[in-house]
Amino acid sequence: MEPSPHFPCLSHQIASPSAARNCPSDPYNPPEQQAEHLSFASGEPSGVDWAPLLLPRPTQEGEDEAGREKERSSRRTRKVVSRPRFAFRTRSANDVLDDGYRWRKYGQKAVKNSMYPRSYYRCTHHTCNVKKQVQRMTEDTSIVVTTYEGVHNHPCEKLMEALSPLLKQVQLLAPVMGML
DNA sequence: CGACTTTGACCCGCGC
DNA sequence: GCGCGGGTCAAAGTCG
Repeated sequence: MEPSPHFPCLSHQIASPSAARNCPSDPYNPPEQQAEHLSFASGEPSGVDWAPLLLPRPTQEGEDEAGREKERSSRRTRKVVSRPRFAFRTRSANDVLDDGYRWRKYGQKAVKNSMYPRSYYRCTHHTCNVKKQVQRMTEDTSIVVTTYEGVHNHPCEKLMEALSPLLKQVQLLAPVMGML
């Protein structure tokens, strides 16, 4: 099945109605608003510990600092900055859903009370430090929980890739349209 | 050879 | 203070 680069939720069966509202790539539902719809996570027997996933947590600044020792000291004095976080569930055989962005995996941890590990990904765009966590639910192994942290400050690469031929055509047609 | 994944070690916050 | 759990780092390995 060819995943849709624009609407990643369409390439996966949405596991819960609220999950659709929380799709971060849905252009009609910006993340700022989606963050208000996190209540779907609470009170459900999911096998996933939602609280740490959804609650805002301190985020370090100055991640481009060179040197591990410098990094350690910066972590000790990290500022408390709350970033938008939003989670949604998809029913998919793949752990990582294709949301159109490129991600680099930087860690994986076994999670308590869960037989599946949690994976940590970072957006590969150099100016974008959006992160996401991916974890498969214990009670329903066909459901994958994806938690995004932050908002992309660059266009979706796959979307731009798909649109570029179209944009070229528009540019070619622009002078013609001006004549009409 | 660059981009990416794997994985053990490390760090930090929090509860006891 | 100590141990635990979660998050991140970074070296080594893999892949195209």
